[in-house]
Amino acid sequence: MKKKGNEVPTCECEEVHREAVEKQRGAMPLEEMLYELSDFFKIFGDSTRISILFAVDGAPMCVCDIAELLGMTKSAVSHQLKVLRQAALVKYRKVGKNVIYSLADDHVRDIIEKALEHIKEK
Amino acid sequence: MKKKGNEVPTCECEEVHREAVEKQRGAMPLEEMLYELSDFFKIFGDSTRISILFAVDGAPMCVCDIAELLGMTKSAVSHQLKVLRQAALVKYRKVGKNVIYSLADDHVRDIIEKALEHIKEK
DNA sequence: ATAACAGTTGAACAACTATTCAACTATCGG
DNA sequence: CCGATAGTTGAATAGTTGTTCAACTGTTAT
Repeated sequence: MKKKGNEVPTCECEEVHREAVEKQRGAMPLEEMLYELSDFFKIFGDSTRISILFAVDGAPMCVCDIAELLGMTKSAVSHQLKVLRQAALVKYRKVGKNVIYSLADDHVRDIIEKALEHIKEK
Repeated sequence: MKKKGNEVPTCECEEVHREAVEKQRGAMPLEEMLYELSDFFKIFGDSTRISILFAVDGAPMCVCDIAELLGMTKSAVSHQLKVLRQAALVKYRKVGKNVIYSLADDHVRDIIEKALEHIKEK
């Protein structure tokens, strides 16, 4: 979905199942929650960020280590770590000049696990 | 990640924790799988597609119904249904002129459930 | 056969996003 | 204080993606 303040184009078709549609309309989650959900998943939708999550899950690491491990610049890694921080998927602590990142909680592992199940079954 | 055939920029920093990095390098998933995972999550990373998943989870629906329910054009819905089909997240059957879409399996529900848990805890 | 409707599709456009580059802050060692 | 290193940040750029539009296929009913 592009914009949040879209005008609503109405479907010109004969509503084939009006009852079912109206019933389901009442059962739909709030728009707000749909955006939160998709924003959350968007974060996993990038292989760099997924890689970082696997990396810091294996062992807490500083930015430099992650960059070395993934073969990326510190800058690129730092930009993505910011996204992961803002989504509360990683946490960090400062140790001297280093910033050590680690996985924030176990939901992350669970979610990736489920996704792998789906992929394997295809 | 932008391109798949990236040249690998080397991190110029002193590897602060070389041992840990090398150990973790062996534990990292194949690059192929990282792409599959992120491609999979990319699909959930759009509020239109999440909406469609909720819609057809509530009740199997034709394209026209979904379009009406979400206030979108049939074309836009159809484009996104194609993405969901290709990811095996929805299945469909033809009934006369209509194409009835429904949820493909329960992983979808599980994954969204986990995501909601994470969101609520923030 | 033909009109009408359901759905799909490809091209084009606009909005978005990941990486790069350069400049910056902060910390450590001398 | 000064140089070197770790990390962050903003702007620019190149690539990606969602919606629109118009044209198309396929099915139903007259």
